[in-house]
Amino acid sequence: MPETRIQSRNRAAILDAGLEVFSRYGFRGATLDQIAGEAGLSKPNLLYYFQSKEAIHRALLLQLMDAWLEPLRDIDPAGEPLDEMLDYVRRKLALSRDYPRESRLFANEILSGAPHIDDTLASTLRDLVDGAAALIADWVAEGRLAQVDPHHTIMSVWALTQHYADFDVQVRAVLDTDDPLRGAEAHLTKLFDRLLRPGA
Amino acid sequence: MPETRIQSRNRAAILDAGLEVFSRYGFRGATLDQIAGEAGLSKPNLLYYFQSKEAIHRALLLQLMDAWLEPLRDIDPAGEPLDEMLDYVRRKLALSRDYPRESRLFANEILSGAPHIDDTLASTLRDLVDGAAALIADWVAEGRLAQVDPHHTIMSVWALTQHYADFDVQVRAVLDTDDPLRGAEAHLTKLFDRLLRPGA
DNA sequence: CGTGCATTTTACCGATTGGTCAAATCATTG
DNA sequence: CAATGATTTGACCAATCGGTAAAATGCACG
Repeated sequence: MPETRIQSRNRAAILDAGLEVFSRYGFRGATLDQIAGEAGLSKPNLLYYFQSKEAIHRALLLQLMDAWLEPLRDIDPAGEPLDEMLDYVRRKLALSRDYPRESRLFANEILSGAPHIDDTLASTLRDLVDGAAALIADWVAEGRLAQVDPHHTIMSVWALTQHYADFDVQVRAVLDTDDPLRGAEAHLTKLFDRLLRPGA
Repeated sequence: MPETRIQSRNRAAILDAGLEVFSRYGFRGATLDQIAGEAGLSKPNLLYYFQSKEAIHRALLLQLMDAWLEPLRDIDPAGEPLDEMLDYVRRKLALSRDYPRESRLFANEILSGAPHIDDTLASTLRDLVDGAAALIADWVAEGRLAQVDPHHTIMSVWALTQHYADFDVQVRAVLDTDDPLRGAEAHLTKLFDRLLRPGA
């Protein structure tokens, strides 16, 4: 039995509402009533589509992790190292701009100790990062990137790009512009260019 | 009436327990029972020392903001620009190392939209940042620092240093070392040196 | 139109939430 | 030791939590 139009519409509404609420208050701080209200459904109706509060949260985390790691996968080993790295930074920043709620959802999960994605974190993510780190290490060894610690460099990209989504309130309070992400791209490009550009 | 020994001991225990719980689950996700249990007190006894859940949270945020902005205040306008900036980075990183719970508490507050510190964020913090940014702008104009956006540079320091505290779980999952902060200091020093060191 | 299934609602459950109150206990000082 | 104020406890409250059951409603299709 395929999914009916009404099913897919309501499921989507619930996931969107869940994303809104979970990303602001974390798993424990979010309530089903809040999510139901946001989705325009009654609470029992929510639970007709998802078995539990955790099921909604799990579905959100699952669809998140994939999209979140994609920019890392898209680094081309055959490309020009510096360009590849700067493109990676820009792709990651674009994610923060276009999916700030997903970014906050992830941040909340990590802040609370990542109780729902421990295994994924230790396996999938770890493998992907190690792969990218090895690639960077090669580029460094070949003198096509400046000397850096690959793992810390990758984490710097995450930290800097996610910051603009997760700390949006603070960023706006400090920056006094309605589009903080514009200046961010120029700044981060410059930062990573100077960090990674191989010496003459 | 001065504070008795038993009062200061219990208040301290409550604040410590509150810090532990609030920093993990945010304001809404934390419960008084959890905090009471962590503090080794009964819930009514908690409320004998603090009027409400919010009062505990407010006390924590208050004592946090001051310590948190101190490194920024300690930048010496008369010092050598690059050294001052790198020292600032190291001081901020030290805060993340020594007070990870405070860092997470702050992160949780910002993630949920900073409902409890909006005014402070818009005034105190803003003024301090603007002051430091002006100083950096001067140094850049004098050619004693490389060309950077001062505001974004300050936020980069925050993003990178806080990341090691707030995303500790992820950092450890990716790095596979029991002391991630050691490598972090070397990496961040290098990163900001290359970003800020004035060209020849 | 009516039958059968998908959907939604109403009413409710026990557990937990933040918080109160009065009684009991403790500690200090005269 | 007595007494007085500081501290702690147990019993309790209304509201809200995640979740359930069953009845009511909507909808598609013969």
